[in-house]
Amino acid sequence: MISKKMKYALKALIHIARKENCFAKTSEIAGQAKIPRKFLEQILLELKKGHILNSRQGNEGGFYFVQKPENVTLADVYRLIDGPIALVACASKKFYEPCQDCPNEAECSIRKALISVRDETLKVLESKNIATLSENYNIDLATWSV
Amino acid sequence: MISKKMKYALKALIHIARKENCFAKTSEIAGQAKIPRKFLEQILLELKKGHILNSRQGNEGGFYFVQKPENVTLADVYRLIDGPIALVACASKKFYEPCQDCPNEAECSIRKALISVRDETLKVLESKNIATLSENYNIDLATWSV
DNA sequence: ATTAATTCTAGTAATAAGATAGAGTTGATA
DNA sequence: TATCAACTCTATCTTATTACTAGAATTAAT
Repeated sequence: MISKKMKYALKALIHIARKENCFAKTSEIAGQAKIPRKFLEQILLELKKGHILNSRQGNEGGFYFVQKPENVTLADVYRLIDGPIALVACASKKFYEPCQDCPNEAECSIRKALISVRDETLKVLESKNIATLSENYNIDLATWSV
Repeated sequence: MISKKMKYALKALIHIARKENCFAKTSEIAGQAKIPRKFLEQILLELKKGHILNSRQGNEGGFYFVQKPENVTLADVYRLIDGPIALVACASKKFYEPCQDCPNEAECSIRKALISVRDETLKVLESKNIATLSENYNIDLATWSV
C-alpha cells in the first residue's frame, strides 16, 4: 500500500505538470489539493533532492519540473518516496541487500517468485508517467483522494 | 515490503509442510526456524483462524494443514498476514474501499494503473504455493532469512 | 527595506510492527 | 485421576515508522 506521502507527491506533481511555464507555490498546491502545507514543503524538497523538481527561492519563487513530466515515471516517484518496489530487499534492483545468513540466494524459490512480482510491477509502473497521468486525469485534484 | 510476521509465517508453513502426517509443535518450529516463540504462537493462531492450519491441543498436540499445502498460495498467506495486495484500497479485490470524495473512480488513471499492478502481482503470487516452495527449497530453515 | 517565497532542522503525535507475559484450557498418559 | 506439555486467549509493552507541526534562516523580486 502506498503512503499518504506518495499520494500527496502525486497530487502535487500533477498540479505542477498542469501549470506549464510558471512556478508553482507550495501554499497554492496545498490549498487546491488539500495537503497539509508544512508536510507538503518537505515532500517538494524531497522531489527536488530526487532531481524531479527544481525551485526558485524568494518572492515569486516556486517549484517546477527539471525533467519533462513525461520522463518521470510512477516507478521513479515510488522509489523516491516509498522506497523499494520489490517485496524483499534481496529481490530489489535499486535497494538490493542480501538476506542475513542466506546460504544460497541464487536457488531461493521465494526470491525467484518475488523477482517475478517485481518485474511485472515495474513493467506497469515504468509505463506510466506524470504527463499521461495529468492528461488523462479529468478529476479535480481537490476532491481526489487515493 | 513484506513484514517479518509474513516471513515467519512462510518459514513456519514450510516447516509444517515438510513434516507430513504428524503434529508440529510451536516450540520445535520456533527453535529450528529461529522465530520468537510467543510471537510465533500468535502467527500460528492467525493461520488457524484463516483456515490454513488446524491444531490439536494437549500433550502431543500441535499444528497441521487443513488444506493441502499445494492449495495454499503465496497470495493466500499474504492477504491473511499482510493484508491487501493492491497498492491502493480502491484497486483491491478482497479489501476494496472507495476513495473518500473520489468523483469518478471508473476514469481514474492512477487506479487503472494500480489495478494492472495488482493483476500482474496476483498472477505470480497465486501461481506459487507452499508445496512447491518447500520442495524447491533446499535451504535450511534455520539459516534462511528473507 | 520589505515582503513572500523556499530551506533546514528539530520536534511531536498517532499508528503500526514486533515482541513478551501470564493465566486458562485441553487431552494424552502414567 | 493427577500431571504435564501442548495450544488458547487477551493484555501489555517496546520500538519504529508515518504523519504532521514549528520556527528560524535564507533568498530574491519589488
